[in-house]
Amino acid sequence: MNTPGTTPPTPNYYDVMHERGLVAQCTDENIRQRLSKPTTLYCGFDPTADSLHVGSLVPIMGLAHAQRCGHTPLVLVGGATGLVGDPSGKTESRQMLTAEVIGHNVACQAAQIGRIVTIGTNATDAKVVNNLDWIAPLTWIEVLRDIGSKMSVNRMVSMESVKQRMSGEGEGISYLEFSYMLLQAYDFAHLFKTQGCTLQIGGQDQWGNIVMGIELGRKLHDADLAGLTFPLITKSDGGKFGKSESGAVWLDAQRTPPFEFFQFWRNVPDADVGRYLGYFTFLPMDEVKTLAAAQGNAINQSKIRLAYEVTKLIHGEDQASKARDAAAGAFSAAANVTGDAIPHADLPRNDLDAGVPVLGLLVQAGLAKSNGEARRLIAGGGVRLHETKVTAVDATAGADDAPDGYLLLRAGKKRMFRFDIAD
RNA sequence: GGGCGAAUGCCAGAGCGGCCAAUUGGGACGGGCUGUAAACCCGUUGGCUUACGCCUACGCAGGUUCGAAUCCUGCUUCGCCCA
Repeated sequence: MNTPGTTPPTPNYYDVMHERGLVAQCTDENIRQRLSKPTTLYCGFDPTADSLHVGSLVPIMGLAHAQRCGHTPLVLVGGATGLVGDPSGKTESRQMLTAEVIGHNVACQAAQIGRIVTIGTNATDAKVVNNLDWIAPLTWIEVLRDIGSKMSVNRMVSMESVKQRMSGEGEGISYLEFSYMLLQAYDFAHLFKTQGCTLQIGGQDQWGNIVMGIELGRKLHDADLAGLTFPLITKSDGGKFGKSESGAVWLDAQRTPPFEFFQFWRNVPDADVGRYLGYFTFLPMDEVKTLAAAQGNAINQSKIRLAYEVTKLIHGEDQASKARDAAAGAFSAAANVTGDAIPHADLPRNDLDAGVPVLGLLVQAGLAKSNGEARRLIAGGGVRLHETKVTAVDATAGADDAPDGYLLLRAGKKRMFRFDIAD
């Protein structure tokens, strides 16, 4: 409740992040004080694909919260670093991409981030910067003299990400990858000089790189820089966060349709609902706590809320509602699976009248990758036509199976595909 | 530049002339139990085929052999050690 005529005090960015469990580590003990005045901060994104996935949602939320607290976010797309590859936390080097592909990816990612973070020209609007712009023009000599002379190899070699690659029977590390942290450190120093940026946020795996940047900034520009990292997002069952039945969960509707996106969140383990609500939604924390406290069956309502909120954030309210309604219909006793959000395609009536092998339909629907896999699915009792289990591997679907003008094919409990009968 | 070693299915990692589409573990998928959870139990895990079977696969290219993932030669890539 705000008193009329007064603006509510803007919360401290650090408090917001901390409250939501989004802080893993911070380089500055007095971070709250530092954040008491408008600050320019940045976070880097790897342009390795033309879409971000749910894992990138954490840094995006990190920027969004900053913006809401009156700070100015910079979205750094790694046009240059993407050409190199990050050794951090990986046991082998990443595939190198061409400059054209990266340019395309950068544009796509910026658009996705723009849905959550306001990008523009006002004071707290985010700006997109591409490190290719300042790294590409550098000459070899400049790099060695201005940056190389300030970096200690001993220090670099002692970093955990590098140590891993240099010891044992591992993959080894190429000089190219080794140089990655140099480029990244330079980004921070450069953004300080050109944009007055004094804070870098990033995943926990970027801690070392961030610290490097802070040090380089001090040596190069006598800058007082700081870093803040997010925790690694985990799943309570030990699985990898961000995977669904059909692979990575992307923010792009082409790669991961809103319905599937919604289902991903709908299906998180009970134990993770509270954390995820804090991480991935803007719901006030007292509401998050209430939702997270639900016990037993009631927790499902919280999951639906989580799924709805995140889907709304990424795909908009309209899509979120559709996905929610479709899911409710598809999994309730009075099944209603006619919505657009349910994956579907047309099936010619003539084909159906002639009898269509279920095997082929499974493959066509993408529920199985090959006839063999489809066959195994049926043999394992995992396939249903509407609610009827398909028992024979060579079963066919006929007109009788589509009394209401559509054929619903289910694989397992959660995957389904609807064939609309077309004349 | 020299010496040594390694390359196997989604990953890790066995196999070292026929019994290998390839042990095992993880992951993934499916079933059961449930709440569209977790934990647990069970099953499946190269493609085509109703099936006999056929095809493709153990870094790449050749060779030896009745027969090779397994032996030989060259190539490529990577690792370790020495300079």
